[in-house]
Amino acid sequence: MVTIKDIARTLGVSVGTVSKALNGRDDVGDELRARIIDTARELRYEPDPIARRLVTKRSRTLGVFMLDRQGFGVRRNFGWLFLDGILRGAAARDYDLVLFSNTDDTRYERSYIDICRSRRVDAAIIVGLRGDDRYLEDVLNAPIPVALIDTEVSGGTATFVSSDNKAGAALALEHLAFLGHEKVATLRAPFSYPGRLRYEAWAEFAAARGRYRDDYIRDGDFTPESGMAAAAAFASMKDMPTAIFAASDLMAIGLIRGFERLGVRVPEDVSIVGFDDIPNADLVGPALTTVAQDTLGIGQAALDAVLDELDSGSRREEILVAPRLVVRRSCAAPGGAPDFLPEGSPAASRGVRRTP
Amino acid sequence: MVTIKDIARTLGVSVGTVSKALNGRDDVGDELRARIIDTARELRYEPDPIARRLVTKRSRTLGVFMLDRQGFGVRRNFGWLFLDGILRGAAARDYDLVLFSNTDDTRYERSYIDICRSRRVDAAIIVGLRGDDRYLEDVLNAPIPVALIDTEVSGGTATFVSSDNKAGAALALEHLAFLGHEKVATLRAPFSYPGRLRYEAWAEFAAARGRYRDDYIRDGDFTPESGMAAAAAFASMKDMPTAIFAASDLMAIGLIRGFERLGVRVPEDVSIVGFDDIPNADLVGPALTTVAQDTLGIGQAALDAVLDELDSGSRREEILVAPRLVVRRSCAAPGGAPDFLPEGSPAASRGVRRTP
DNA sequence: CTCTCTGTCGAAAACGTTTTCGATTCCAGC
DNA sequence: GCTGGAATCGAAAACGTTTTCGACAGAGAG
Repeated sequence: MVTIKDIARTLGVSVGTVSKALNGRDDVGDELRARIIDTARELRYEPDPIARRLVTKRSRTLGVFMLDRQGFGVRRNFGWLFLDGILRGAAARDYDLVLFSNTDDTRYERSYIDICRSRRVDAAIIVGLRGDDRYLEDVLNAPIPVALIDTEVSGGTATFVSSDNKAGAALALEHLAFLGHEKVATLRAPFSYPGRLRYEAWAEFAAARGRYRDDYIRDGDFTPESGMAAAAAFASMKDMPTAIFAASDLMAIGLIRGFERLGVRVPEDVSIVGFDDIPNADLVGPALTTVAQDTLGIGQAALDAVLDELDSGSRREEILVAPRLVVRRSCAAPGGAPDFLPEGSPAASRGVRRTP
Repeated sequence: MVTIKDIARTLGVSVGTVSKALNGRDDVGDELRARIIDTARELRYEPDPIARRLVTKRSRTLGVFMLDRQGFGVRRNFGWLFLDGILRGAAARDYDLVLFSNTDDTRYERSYIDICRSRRVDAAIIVGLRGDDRYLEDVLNAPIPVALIDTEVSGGTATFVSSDNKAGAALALEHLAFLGHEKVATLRAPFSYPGRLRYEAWAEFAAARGRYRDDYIRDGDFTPESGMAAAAAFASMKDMPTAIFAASDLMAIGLIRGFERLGVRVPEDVSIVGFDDIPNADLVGPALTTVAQDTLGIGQAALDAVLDELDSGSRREEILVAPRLVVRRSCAAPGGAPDFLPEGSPAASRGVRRTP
């Protein structure tokens, strides 16, 4: 390992000067600086990040916590996809990422912030923090910049980044309206914060059109099973809706499976639109039309938030990133052909994407 | 931040003694050691990992590279699952994980091993390395322990860890045989190494039963589209197989979608079994029966491999971890009811798992 | 010519550990 | 009483940087 001393020795200068030259300080002569840079390159010198951290007290690393909600967020959902966005952002700004997870109990007898402290990370991004987490207090009062992704809590000094749930739901509802649906129901998940927002969008949309009906509301818990149950409930109605907006893909797929079992066809008899765009949502029965969370954008936004706070000290309360409607095959005009998709959909102007 | 000096000062001893006491050296008195440990706890002292690394030259961190094969491994959310296993193993052995990805081009103008060197990580785990990677040479001659996951290359000093593909395929084929299938075809992916192994298992199985037929072999490329094409080809045969073993879930789902379009029912008319157990494979049309890769086990095995090599210097060429058959609804007895699953399946004795 | 200022460089401390080596004490054994 | 060794502790170097401060030269101003 070639150190700064080696290049100091070969040039007959002091290590301090080498350090200053390499770091672009202005108190070193142009000619000498050039020679230092040359031999540094020649010797294939790379500064030791460890030694640098020891003196600068900044580690240029940030901790990422992937919190496992008993397999809910991580295994089938897209928790990992956020990581992709974080990763790209970190690479672009030359930060390192150290990864933690709370699946192992022995290690997480300590608060996440405590772990950050002991690992000397500059900032933290936590994905999947729940409102009843036992370390919630610590997180909200953290002495370092913290960004929260895919979480249901609010308040405190952390910055929250999530999809713009109401705008996303509006995208889906506008698409259904454009297809000609008047009787659109919702399968909501009112126990969660994003679930409530998505429902509110539905309620406002329905009310604005004079189409609000209490019996077009069913409650689920984000599981496919609750979707199947809701399908049975909807199918037994005398005035069945022609379209259903589900608060999550998992429930939307549950609806599809439920209707399938009951012999009602999707999308011929009823259109279904989900929310999330979980992995392989394009492969389930009729490929799912859904509003896709911009997981990459969310991850990058979270990273930028903590790093900006680190640099400038300016903290942002909340960051909403726009989702995108991706139309596939689970929605059609009421009674129309499944492939019908008129040009000029209002959703199209906002970045609709069509995939096979 | 309370340092080792604080402890030394409050106790009136030297820092060296404190360090030795805390690290369990034997040249410090029992009574003094007890007092040191007490005040360390009292002062909430935590050793600074940065300073420690500087002197010990071991960072207790390892680099993980998630290589993106243009969205193939990563976006479908398979690669990330390995990370979960790696994470748990690292937590158990008190190592930190720094994460890299090659999605950002600017950062990866350098070899992965070069990055490890500059980041001073002790070992590396690379998931998704391709045989035509431009840094392949560097990886195979790396001066640090390296484990390769989900890769198609071999040779060199790295240790390869993957599913036992032949055993897994055998699991699926035995299950089909037990259900009563005599005419089982395969949709293979011969361009990839695991694909070839899975095919070989089919060929051996078929040959052993005198059921080998060239026209029961179709080739795909791991995409759902190739599965749909194969479905059309199989459906047009005069002597159509009653079961198909697909070399991947994506192709298996493609088969299902293709048959669905042609009006042949799964599993009533043809049984289909896949390989991988990708996320949400239980939600596609008929829930997919498949052989599940033990992603957790693979990740942990990779981690143990590099860490053991670090500790003892003993390297392992290859590690095969056993997959598991998970039976759902895409397989049935030929002409039988979809829910038929006889007791005492031979696969059951090897850890078959049944999920709704 | 002297004084001050600017530009350029080196010396040294500092960051928080670990580890080596030597010093000191104490006690057993002769 | 002296020697030898074991037990216990401290001093100091070392790891590879960054940063502060002072030294020195030269130049420009008075």
